[in-house]
Amino acid sequence: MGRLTDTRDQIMDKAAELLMQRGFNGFSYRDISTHLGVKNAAIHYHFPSKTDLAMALINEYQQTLRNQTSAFMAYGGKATPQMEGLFMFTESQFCMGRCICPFGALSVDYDDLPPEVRGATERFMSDSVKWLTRVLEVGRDQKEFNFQGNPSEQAVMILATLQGARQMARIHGKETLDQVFHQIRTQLGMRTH
Amino acid sequence: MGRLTDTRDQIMDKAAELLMQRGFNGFSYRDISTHLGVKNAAIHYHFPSKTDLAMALINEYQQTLRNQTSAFMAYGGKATPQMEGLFMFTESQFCMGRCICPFGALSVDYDDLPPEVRGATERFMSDSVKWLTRVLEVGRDQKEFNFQGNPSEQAVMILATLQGARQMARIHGKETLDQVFHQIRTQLGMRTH
DNA sequence: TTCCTTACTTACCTACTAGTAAGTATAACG
DNA sequence: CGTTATACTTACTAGTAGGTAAGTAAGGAA
Repeated sequence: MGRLTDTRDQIMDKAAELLMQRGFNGFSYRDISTHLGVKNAAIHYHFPSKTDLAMALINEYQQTLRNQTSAFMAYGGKATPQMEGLFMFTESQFCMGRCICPFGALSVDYDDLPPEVRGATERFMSDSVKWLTRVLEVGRDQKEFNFQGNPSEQAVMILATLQGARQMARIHGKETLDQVFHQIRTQLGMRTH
Repeated sequence: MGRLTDTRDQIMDKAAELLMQRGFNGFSYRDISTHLGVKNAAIHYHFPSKTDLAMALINEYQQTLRNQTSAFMAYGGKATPQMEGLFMFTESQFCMGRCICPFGALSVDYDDLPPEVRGATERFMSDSVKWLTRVLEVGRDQKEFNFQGNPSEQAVMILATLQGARQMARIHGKETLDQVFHQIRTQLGMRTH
């Protein structure tokens, strides 16, 4: 037998990929089980219901976000690498299987999502907005950015833009993503080299 | 018997609503038929496959877009009402059942959409970008708008932003939408009264 | 009056969905 | 050595998905 969490991790990896590629209603336990070469019930062993799977995925995203941003949130630092990191992350996710934002995918099915999943989604979004707001505030204070309006509104807008852009890029290709990055940089007064 | 297209129209209305509320994989023929009080096969009579239904919906959107924008595209005019019209349309759609952009919904399921539907989606998006690019060009020329960068990149960005914002508004409420409208107006140098 | 078209219904099909109950091989624990 | 927990498999369920074939009631045209 493999280590404690080997299969479980593989399930989550594949589920994350499928969520981003086909949406929450667009994949089934069978898609995962056939890919891993196990039976359907093996998935149910690790994640009794699809809700449990969704919760595990969202919690993992939340953890990743915290790990990636905690240093900046605690001690501050240069804002530009934070922003460029977001662009790079977005781009790499898209290039790896034309993946859209998992929360974009979840928002489509939002109305028939169980309440706990909605709550977790809401919390993730709040954290994202808080982080980006801070990045924008710090960046403006340090003269790295130069934009008009409220940092928190600007943060909401940028996150919405990236979520939409990843979806549009599926239809119109990666250029869409590059155009949007370029335009955000322009609007923030970042060097576009 | 009703008129030629009465049931057909009702099917398309309900399908459009369901597409925007639950995504393309999130509703079934049964959802439509029970709502209309007809049998499942009646839907198949009008739209043999779900692909046919999707095509009909997209073609309808395309037609509506053309009707709404043809005058401006042909003769020009004030850009501000065009922009505000887009905001109002977005808002009214959201308020009517927390509807997200149908093309956002379709983009999630894009990978298992039949080629003809993908083509139609692509064409709709292109038309939207062309229209908004023109609005931005005209608006800048007429000093209604004042923004940096390329009008077509800015158009892509605004459409991506609105698509993302409609989805985020589902999770974080209508304020998200208002914040994004306000921020777009700010960035375009529009009067925010 | 007969025939054809329109707009359905009834009855069915296969495939797939999430989910469950019971059994089994393996490894670790005491 | 026996017990217990882990990590599954086998075999199943009820419900739903999109889709089809055949029948039918009503209206219009010849």
